[in-house]
Amino acid sequence: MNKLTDSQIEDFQIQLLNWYDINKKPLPWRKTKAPYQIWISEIMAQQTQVETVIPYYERFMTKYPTVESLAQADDAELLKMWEGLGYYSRVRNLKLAAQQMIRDFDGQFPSDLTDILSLKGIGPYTAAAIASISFNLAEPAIDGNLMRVTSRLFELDSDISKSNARKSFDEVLRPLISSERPGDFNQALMDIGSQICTPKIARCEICPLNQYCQAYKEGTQLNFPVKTKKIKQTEHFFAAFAAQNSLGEWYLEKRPEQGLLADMWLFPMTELTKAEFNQASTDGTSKRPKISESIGKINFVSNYKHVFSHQKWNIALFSCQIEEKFEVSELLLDENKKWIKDLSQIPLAGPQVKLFEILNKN
DNA sequence: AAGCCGGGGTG
DNA sequence: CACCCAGGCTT
Repeated sequence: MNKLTDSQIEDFQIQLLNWYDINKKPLPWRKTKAPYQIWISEIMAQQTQVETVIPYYERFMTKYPTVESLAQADDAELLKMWEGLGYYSRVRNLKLAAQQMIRDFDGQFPSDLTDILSLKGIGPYTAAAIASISFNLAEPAIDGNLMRVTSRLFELDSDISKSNARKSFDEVLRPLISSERPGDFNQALMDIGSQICTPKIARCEICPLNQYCQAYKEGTQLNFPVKTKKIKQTEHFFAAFAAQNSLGEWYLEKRPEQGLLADMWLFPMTELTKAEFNQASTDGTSKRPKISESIGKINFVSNYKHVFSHQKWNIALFSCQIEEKFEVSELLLDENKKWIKDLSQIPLAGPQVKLFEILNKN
């Protein structure tokens, strides 16, 4: 938490703003405080790299220099101006907000925070950014950059993937923000976040705030910000082959000694493409594990989906009752491939337990 | 609270 | 390739 004294807060602001005055990025929208310009730049910069934004901003300002011109813009021309920027609802909302200003605010950009927030496409971050830069309101503009920097400064462990995290960051930043230069304060922290305090590297030696940084002191920079939101899973497709011989033994393979489910046992599986998997689960004509090729008729049983923290396995399960005429010795056997009867003695991979349950039900 | 929306940069 | 974004709207 922020336990800085008043004089420390004052010095914090001085260090930060002095650094900004020397090192700030020379961006076209930093030559003005006009709310219309700041607004357009902030909307463009949402989820978009600044370098990408610059040429779009210049062209947009030439074509739509005022609220009126934007409010009357041709939809197709407007969308064309946004082409390649992504998140195209942003530009639709720009026009709607401009029309709101014509209708509700006498064609002017509103200066009250609540009014700014009422505009289409403007949420808490953008409202605070415009309010602080254009109207000198001491509102912390809390975006991903500020959350990263602030979480490291104070080892603030609020989970930024939760929507209520904003509140705890606001509580820390509000007493800290410069009331004289709130816009520069916000932009300075953003620049530090993009140039110094980046997601995977913290260049603390050159950071003007390092004397105030708790994570720097503790060496925990990369533990912050805390984000629990699940990483997107990668999806995999397999054909699994369940073979049981006349002795009631199952044919299992041991996984590699490193990685996922290391050293655990599983039916032989081959990885399929999504298309092959879909084929397998409709008519059973799948690529199958090598072992299955020479031992007779096999049957498609069912599909099973297993979810790991970061992988999703789609398994098409096939079964085969080994005929007695096939000698066990014909199968490829070694330390990692065995016929096994006593399943209680070997570690079974998680998906394997489920596959046995499926077989028992059928 | 979670899903959705685009594209580019980075390690 | 996986992750990271100068977020906000919809459901």
